[in-house]
Order: sequence, then structure tokens, then C-alpha cells
Amino acid sequence: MSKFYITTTLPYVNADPHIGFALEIVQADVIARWHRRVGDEVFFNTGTDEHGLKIYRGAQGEGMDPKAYADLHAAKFEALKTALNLSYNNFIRTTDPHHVAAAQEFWRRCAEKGDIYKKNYRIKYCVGCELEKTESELEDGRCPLHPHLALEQVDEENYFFRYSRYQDALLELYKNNPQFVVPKNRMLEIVKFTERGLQDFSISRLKSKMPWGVPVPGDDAQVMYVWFDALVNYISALGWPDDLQKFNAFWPGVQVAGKDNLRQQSSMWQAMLLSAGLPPSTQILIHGFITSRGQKMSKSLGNVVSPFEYVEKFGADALRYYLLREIPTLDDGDFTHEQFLARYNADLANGLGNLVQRVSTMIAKYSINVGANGRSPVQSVLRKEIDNCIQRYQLDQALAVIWEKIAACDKRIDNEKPWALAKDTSQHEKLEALLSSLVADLREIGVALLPFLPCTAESILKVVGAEKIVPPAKPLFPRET
RNA sequence: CGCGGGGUAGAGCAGUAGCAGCUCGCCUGGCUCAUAACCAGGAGGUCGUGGGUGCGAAUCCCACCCCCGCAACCA
Repeated sequence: MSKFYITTTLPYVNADPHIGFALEIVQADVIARWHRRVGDEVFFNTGTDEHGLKIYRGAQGEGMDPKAYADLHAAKFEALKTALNLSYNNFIRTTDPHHVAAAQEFWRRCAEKGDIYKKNYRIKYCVGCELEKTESELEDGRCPLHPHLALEQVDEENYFFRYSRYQDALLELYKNNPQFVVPKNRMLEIVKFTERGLQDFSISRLKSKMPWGVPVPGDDAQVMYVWFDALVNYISALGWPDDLQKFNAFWPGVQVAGKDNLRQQSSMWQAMLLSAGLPPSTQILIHGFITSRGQKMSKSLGNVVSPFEYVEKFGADALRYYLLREIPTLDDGDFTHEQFLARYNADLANGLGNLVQRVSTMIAKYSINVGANGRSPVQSVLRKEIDNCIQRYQLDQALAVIWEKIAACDKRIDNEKPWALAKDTSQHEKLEALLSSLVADLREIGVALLPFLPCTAESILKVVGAEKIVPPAKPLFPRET
């Protein structure tokens, strides 16, 4: 039995859980469940990122203490566990005392290595927005929203991380591990980015301006910049640096992240690990974004989809199915209510649900004794194909394979006409063999679905595994209009 | 010349040289075990535009048009 570690990124708690994060964590959940099924001991981590300016300001805006504000919002993310039927075993919050101590220890290691130094940090600041502005945001050297105001130049002394020192080491890492980042085009993107040269980045902020962060060891005037502390969660979650037994058993692991996080996960964090003298991650999976009619979801467009809303109306497995099947695992995908309904009705209600219903009804109606064939161990043909898909992270493909099997069962029923066989007592044996074989197929489908739609899979296995098979009391997926 | 992705049926997509395909939707027929479900057949596309190479191009080459991300310290 081998150990397997998988983690999502930590969403920032200043907004409600986004459907895009639901996608990420459901993908990680399928991979984790699959690894458990093949016998691995799995550590599955997720959590929340709670430091930084936006949280600080958000809390101030509501007249709250930052920690209380974070508590309030973190609870919404923890609620995803039940809503989406997730199997993670660790939920880390970057405000956890253990994590704070780990981030400080990590800082010390990088500092000992000579990778942390103080430098003047010059930013442009728009008083109108009360925000820093990067060069790329400016138009003619002025803030596009407040062109009448001159930008202020802010100088503050911050700590910097010697990212530039790790350019060659990172390129070496990528070269030796062509699968380090998947999919391939993301790997290419990060290699090109690294080849262009890396610039040291700032890893602290003046406490007097922004106190909501992990204190920098040995400097009361500064707190860590939120990224530096947040990335360390991937190892502090495993008990680093105190519980080295657990850490060594599970690290390194697989990290799932969105394409907006490519650099932080596959480059900056890897450089930090190298600096601290720790092994780099095993692999970074980069999923895409969910658009709605091809447009980015945004509050101003009013096209934001709430994962909770769909779970409430259609159940966790219906949302899991859509996210896993309709959104290509490592690419962008689209979410619209119409497409959701189409998938739900075609695949779940008419396909899977209806097949379970028609087979179990016939067995009850024709008083069939499911024979040895129907009770035999699950065939491995389908499972092997699905295992291949999952190992290549083609979760959508894996589901497509299962649905081909469902279609084949429907076709077979139509071809062999069990209702006709039932009218002729001399054909009873043939009828029994047919339905037993279909029960075996359903069990195979049920087992294959376990990592993807855990509740539904168990319901199916319960129906077809019963001594006396009867149709489900309620349809698995009632048709919706 | 900043980096990358894309433009194929009403919608969403697959297809890297050999008869243009899949899913949904739509139409017709069949069936009756089932959630008006299931099965069969059909309509629907000048494969972004123009040129080039090839016996043959959605696919390779050149040019152009359009869409979308990213452009690092914004979590």
C-alpha cells in the first residue's frame, strides 16, 4: 500500500465559494477516492487562505475583527464538504497556530540559505482607488479610473525572496519531469516564462499599514506577504516541521490548481521549496476556468453560478456529474443552466436512472431469480479502461466510457426484447440469463461510478445487490423541465 | 515582432493529409420493461478569409481577419 497526497489550492475567503473552486475540489475528490479504491493511503487536503489586505479591508468594512470575519467566511467553504460530498480528511486555515509557526520556520530556512534580503519596494498608488497600480494597469501613466489624480509613488522597505537564483534549478526540474505540470501547454507556458528570466519578489508588508499577516521572524515591523505564508500550507497541512514522520510519508504530492495559479504553484512555490531544502511537488494539475456562454463569470455581469443552489435543487451528484463530464478536466468549459438541464435529463434521468429503473422493474415484475452470472465478481474490462482515463486525468473521458456502457445496455434490451420473452414460459431461462447479465452490468457501472458519483453509485449497488431486487422507491434522477 | 489558446451542423465539441464525425436539440418510424423514457432512420456544415504545396488539405506552408486568457508582487 503506497501513500498518496493530494491538495487543492486554498481559496481566499473574501467571497462566497465559486463554482470554479467547486470544480477544483470535485476533481481532487475523484482522484482521491480513486486512489483509496486502488488501496493507497490517501491524505487529501484543502482549506482557506485568510491573511492579507483584502481580508483586512473586508473586516474593517464590516466593523469586524479580521479573525471573526475570516471565521464567518471560512465556514461557507467548510460547508462545501457536505454539499458536494467531499472526502478530504484535512481542512487547513492559514490562521491556524500550527500553520503560522510553520510559515515562520519556512521563512527562517530560506533566510538561512541567504534567499531573503531587504530592498526598497516602489509601487505606484492611486489614492482614488486606494490601491496599488502595476504598470500594466495604467493608461498613459495614470489610473484609468482616476485620470485626474496623479499617482503617488510609495516607497517602503520590504523583504524580498531571491527567486532569480532558482531559474536554472527550475528549468532543470521541468526538463527532468516533463509531466511536472499537466496539461502540456501549461508546462510549455511555465517553461517559457522561466526562460524569460525571474525577478525577485516581495514577501512582506509593513505592519503599520497592513497588520493582518504572519509576523516576520525577527522583525516586528513587518508581516509576511500573504502568498508566502499561504503556499506553505501544502506542507504545514502534513505536520511540517513538527511531525516529520507524517510529512516524510506523504510529501511530495499532487497539487490541483486553476490556470490563474500556474506561476504560484509550479514556479514560485517550487523555488521556495528548493530554497528551504525540501523536495519539490510531485505534479501540478492545472484545470481551466468555467465560463458562462463563453464569458467570464463576474458579479457585474450577474452570471455567477452558486454551487449550493444546484446542489439544493438537483443533488450533489448531479452537480458533480456536470462539472466532471461537461467541463474538460484540464481545459476551460462552459456552464449554463440550459446545458446543465440537458445533461441532467439526457444522461442522468434518461440514461443512468432510467436503465436502473427498467432493469429492476422487469426483475420484480417477471419474478426473476438473479443467477450466478448476476452475482459474480464485477468484470474488470470497463474498470481497466476507466483506470487508464483517470491516470491520464481525463475524468470527462472516464465518464464517457461509462455512458457508452449504459447505452450498450439500453440497446441490448431493445434488441433482445425481454418483455417478449416474458410472455413465453419456455423462454424463462433465456429471460433469466439476460436479466442476470444486465444486473452484472449495473454492478460494474455502479463500481465504476464510485469515485465520481459516490451516493448514486452506492444506491445502484444497493438496488442490484439486494437479495430480492426491487426498483428504487424514488427514481435516482427524476426528469426535470 | 511580449506569451499562449481558439474560429468545424442551431448549441457545445472531436478530428494533424485518404468518403466530415460525436453529444444535445429538431423531424420521421419502431417498441412498450422503464422517469413521454428506450431503439432505428433522417434533415442540417462552401471546416474564419485569401493564396500556396500535394494525386488528395479541416489537417502542412504563407498572409490576413476575428474571439479569449495571461502580461508576475492585484490572493
